[in-house]
Amino acid sequence: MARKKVKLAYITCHSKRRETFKKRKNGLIKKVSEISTLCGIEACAIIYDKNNTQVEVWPSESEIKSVLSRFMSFPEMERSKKMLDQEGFLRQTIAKVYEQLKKQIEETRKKEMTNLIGQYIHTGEFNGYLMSKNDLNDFSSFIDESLKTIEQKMSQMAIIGEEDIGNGVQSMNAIEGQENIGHALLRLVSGGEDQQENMGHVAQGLETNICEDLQINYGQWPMDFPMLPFSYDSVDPNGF
Amino acid sequence: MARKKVKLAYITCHSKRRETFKKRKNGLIKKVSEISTLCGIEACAIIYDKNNTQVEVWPSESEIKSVLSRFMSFPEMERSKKMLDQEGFLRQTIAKVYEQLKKQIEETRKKEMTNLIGQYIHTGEFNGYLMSKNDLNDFSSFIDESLKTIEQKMSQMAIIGEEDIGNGVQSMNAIEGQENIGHALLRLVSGGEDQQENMGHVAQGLETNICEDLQINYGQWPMDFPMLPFSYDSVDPNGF
DNA sequence: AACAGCCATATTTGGCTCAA
DNA sequence: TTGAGCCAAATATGGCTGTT
Repeated sequence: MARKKVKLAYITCHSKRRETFKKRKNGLIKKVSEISTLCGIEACAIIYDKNNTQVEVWPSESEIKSVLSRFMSFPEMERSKKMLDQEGFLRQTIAKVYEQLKKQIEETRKKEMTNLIGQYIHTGEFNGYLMSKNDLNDFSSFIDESLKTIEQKMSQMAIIGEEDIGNGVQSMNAIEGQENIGHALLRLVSGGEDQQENMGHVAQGLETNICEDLQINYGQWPMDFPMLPFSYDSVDPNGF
Repeated sequence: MARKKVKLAYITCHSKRRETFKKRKNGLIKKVSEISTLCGIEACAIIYDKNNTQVEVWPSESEIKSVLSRFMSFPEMERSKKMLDQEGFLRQTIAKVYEQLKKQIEETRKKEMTNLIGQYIHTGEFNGYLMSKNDLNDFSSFIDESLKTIEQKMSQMAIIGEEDIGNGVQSMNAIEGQENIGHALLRLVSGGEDQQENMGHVAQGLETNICEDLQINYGQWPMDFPMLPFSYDSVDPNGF
């Protein structure tokens, strides 16, 4: 994996496949020996070459046999319970991608909101009528967070003091502008204690268009893909 | 392996060992699945946890069994011939390190020779009396090579022509200086056809001090460590 | 403790070149 | 064609932090 990002698919070109195989095989064996040493565990690797005429193993054959016999002697149930089989692996992958998707959507959402603020600054128009109840709700939270950040920055600047007023004033202006807008919108959108309730009535008149792009599948798991059917001890984000 | 370079040894701290184990286990499984996909081969991984109560495998148990049975069905001889066992692994490592050592020594040697030339330029003294027959022999080859380089550069410069005589002359001087010295030494050291023979008599009077630092083990393989006892198809430098 | 995530650094490894 | 070796991009993963 260098120069070009590798596509996880069968390498068609014979020579490249060969090359990759050799490099990765060695890397793999190294990794196996490392985890074995570092963690004081038994492990083995068995790798066939393309023609299935050779097989490479690590560490020694006798070691392998020992590892294997232990594995085979596990009660069937025990084994399958702890096993990370291909199906589980696939599910993990799906879950992973789904998580990324969610994150991406969230990201898009934030950018969208920033745009809204920018538009407001420029045109004085608040396009809230494009948003649903939930959108407005999230927007409110977003602004709350922005406000916190702004306040932090302001107090920092206050600490810095009067010395570099030149620069200070300039940035302060920009930030104050945002702050004012933030407050204005905040007042428009939220303002009570019970957010759910509050949102309900504040957004009432505005809720017409639902921002479909941002709603598709957001927060939903496809029902025909049950999430992580087994209870793995070691499912983790690195798991590809 | 990040922040700190990892020492390839059993991790004492329980929690860290655990952490490392999990991360690496996942990385390992990912690698196995990748090589399997990319190269269209069968491979499996079997990893025990520290307590040896669990075992994690990839891909599925049935796949593993298939891979294993194939492995076990190989004739014993075939297997061991193709196997990269722990001992072979170790030997590889040793051979590798030894190669590096040799290279390093060669490097030192060249630097030393360059120094000799530099000394001659400054003091007019040739410290050849510090060198053994072999040293002088190598020195001769070194100078031959240097001469070739110099001649190349000179003809290049000749091609470049009269335009930038300023720079040309400057570098030419330096190089010509070296060349002259090179020739002088060359005449001193070599000069006939049969190098071995020739070396013998030319160095005769000078051979007093053997440059031990540069001779230790140079070009010798420790006899109690037979080199690569098996004929592997895939021994390669990445092999850890 | 176990675990998710981040981040900076350590390692791995495609792609290329030179040499055998 | 194979193999060694270099190099920079792609990954892997210690060590930390925050959460549950």
